[in-house]
Amino acid sequence: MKEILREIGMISRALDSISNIEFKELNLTKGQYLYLVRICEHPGIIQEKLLELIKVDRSTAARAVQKLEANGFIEKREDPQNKKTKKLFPTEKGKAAYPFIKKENVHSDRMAMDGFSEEEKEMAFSLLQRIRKNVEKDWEFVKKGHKRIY
Amino acid sequence: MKEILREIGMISRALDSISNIEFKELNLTKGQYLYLVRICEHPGIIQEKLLELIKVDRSTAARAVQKLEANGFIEKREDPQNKKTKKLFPTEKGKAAYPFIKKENVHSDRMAMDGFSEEEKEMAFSLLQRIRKNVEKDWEFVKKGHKRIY
DNA sequence: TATTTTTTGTTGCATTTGCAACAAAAAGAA
DNA sequence: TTCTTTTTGTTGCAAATGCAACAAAAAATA
Repeated sequence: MKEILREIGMISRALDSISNIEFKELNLTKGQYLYLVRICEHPGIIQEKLLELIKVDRSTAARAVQKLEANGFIEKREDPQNKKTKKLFPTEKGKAAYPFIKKENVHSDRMAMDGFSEEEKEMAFSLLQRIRKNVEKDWEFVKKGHKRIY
Repeated sequence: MKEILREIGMISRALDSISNIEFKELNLTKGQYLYLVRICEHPGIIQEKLLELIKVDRSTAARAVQKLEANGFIEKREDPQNKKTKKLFPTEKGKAAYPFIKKENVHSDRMAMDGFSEEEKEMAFSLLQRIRKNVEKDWEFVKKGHKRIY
């Protein structure tokens, strides 16, 4: 069995570590860039959907969003249709941070696939997307308190 | 540009979250399984090499190893050749935990690549290995305090 | 040899993380 | 409608995480 998990874990921790160092320049603390980009790309998204995009605990997302709001990167807007949820939008400050984050991410993607042909890049993306879809099923299952059998 | 980073981040967080929940059964707290498997597979490894395998901060590794030792999963042995480093070995308890961790990891690898042909599995592994090698260069560069240009 | 640099490891501090337990609104069922 | 379940969000812990600053041994250089 090919141990792809380990490779993925290593890549993810390394990349995340790099990003966190680089985004200190924007006064974004650990992990916050993850939330901010998604809110910029999905203006009006609610917290629950956001956490599903990122794959993080509900409480973690709640606090990351709180902090992003406190620091003026995003704002929560009431939904007249729904008293429970709040829609999340980037502020001007948040929007201003977006291009830098995006540029960094694009650079990292390029660097990560350095030496890849176009076909290999396509292949990598498509395989990873399939892996992600497989994994998110189990994630939701386990997060809901169910037990995997193996 | 294909956004493989995001896919990798999602997969990694989801999988890590699943593992942390499942390994509570072994009395392993968050992240500890990462260290324990590597020590089992590389008996005598020193902390610095361990952290490079995992891609985690030096201080994080120090404390994870301390805790693993305190809980009796591993032991540190002096190296007569070297007064600075200590070699890490699994205890009987650590060795006993290994098969369960391994089994869980194999299951997750299988699940992640569900629907993949043998060729696709090989391809995924090989592409990920190449990505990991690319990424670890930048990680070491940035961790040493250098600045990436983009 | 002596001196400088690199490697390896530790701790203080501030922060993030996530499980649990809870609350309240929304959605679904009776 | 009323009752039940699901969805969404929050907070109190306890723990992990990582940067910074430090220390000491080892390795490299003069």
